[in-house]
Amino acid sequence: MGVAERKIREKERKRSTMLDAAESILLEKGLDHLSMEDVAGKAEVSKGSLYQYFQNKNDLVLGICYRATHLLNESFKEVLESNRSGLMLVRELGERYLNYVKDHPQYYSSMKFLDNLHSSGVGGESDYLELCTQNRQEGFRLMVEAIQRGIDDGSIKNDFPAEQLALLFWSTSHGVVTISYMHQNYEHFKLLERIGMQENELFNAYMHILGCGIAANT
Amino acid sequence: MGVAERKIREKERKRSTMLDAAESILLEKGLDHLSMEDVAGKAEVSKGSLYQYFQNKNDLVLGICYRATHLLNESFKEVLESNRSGLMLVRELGERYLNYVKDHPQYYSSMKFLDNLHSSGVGGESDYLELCTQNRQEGFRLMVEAIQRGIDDGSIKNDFPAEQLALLFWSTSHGVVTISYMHQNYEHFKLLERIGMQENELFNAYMHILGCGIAANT
DNA sequence: GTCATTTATTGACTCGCGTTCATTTATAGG
DNA sequence: CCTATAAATGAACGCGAGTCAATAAATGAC
Repeated sequence: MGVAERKIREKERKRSTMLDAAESILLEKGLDHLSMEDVAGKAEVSKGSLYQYFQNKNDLVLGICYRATHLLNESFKEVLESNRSGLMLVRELGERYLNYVKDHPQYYSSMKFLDNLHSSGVGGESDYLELCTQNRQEGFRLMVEAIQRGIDDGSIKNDFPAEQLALLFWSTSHGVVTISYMHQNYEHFKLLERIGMQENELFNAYMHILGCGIAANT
Repeated sequence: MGVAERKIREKERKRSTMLDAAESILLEKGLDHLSMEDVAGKAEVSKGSLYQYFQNKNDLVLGICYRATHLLNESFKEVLESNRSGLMLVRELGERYLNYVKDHPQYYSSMKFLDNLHSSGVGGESDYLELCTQNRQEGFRLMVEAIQRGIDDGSIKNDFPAEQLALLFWSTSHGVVTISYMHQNYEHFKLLERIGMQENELFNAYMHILGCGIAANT
């Protein structure tokens, strides 16, 4: 009988509705002003119902983060389907990351939330935590793969193992993307304006410098 | 009469005591578990008294952040007193930044707090906000100066204006430092271990790559 | 269709914490 | 001393996360 399965599907659908609501509030109000009551209201359920689908507020936000990391990984996978040089793939990954943050600021802030969680012992019990971490690891693996391909095809020099270069690329692009995010979403952050720099200039300069550092001399 | 001045000194001393208390709690419990009651307790005053010296919790944390940014700037200024090549100064700034985060994680988390504040409209009224922002701008200027010196003395190539390179250096080192911070302070963040990388290796690789990108060809 | 049982939903309640304020206490000047 | 001003206090408030006993809905047996 398909009753049990239908129930599971139904439950998943409701959970998804709640995540949609949470996402839209995250987008318009930001993490600080995301309240469970607002989410319940927007999802047209009671506050108590939320807690049937999510263990707590962290779990809810990590539910969004799960979507976020998954989407980013899908985008990265698309890049790796191309057969361009590894160096070009790396550049494309960076570009995707930047655009991703621009297009989905609510996803980016949920990922920041994940980063901050690892501190306070644990995230106060959330099943999504492990899933998010796995997704992040997969994202990292995709970066490693791009770089490894670059080393193999000779477009990236092999001064460092692929994993180390990937971590470096991860860290630095994280920093650049953060600045870019602040520029776009924080009213009072006008550093780029002050030095008369366009946003894509920042990215291009980053890629230029990085390129000088990792590209094989041809 | 020196009564008025003594009162001002006295007030500043108390404020400082409260900040000390807040700092130590921030260090041992982290931002999430920093409560005004705890701070009041540790500073041996009532909760209400805190609000005579700080406008609200944000203001208190930004008070710490003011110390944090000031200390970092002092460290940077020390570097600039040397007359080594600009490129070496930049490297030294990066190293200082990294060690700073290692030695004063509570300061670093207060700076993260400042970064996150700029979102929610404003930081909910805090006189320290402006001061912190000014300090950050001064820190940036110090980076610009190091790079400009490098361009002038020929150790850094002049593909980009100093401000743009500084922003790039700022962003990327921010990213690297963040990873480093997570590695040290977050129990479950074991990315470095997983790929068998030492922390100083990450920094050295960063500087190597960056060096290739910005050093003048000699 | 009816009923018993399991499952889902609800909103009033608790609780912690940031913030306020009327009251009390300390200090300064005359 | 006495009055006026400033500082300190902790009870009280509001808001939002999380809980739970009561209620409603769905399911399966007959």
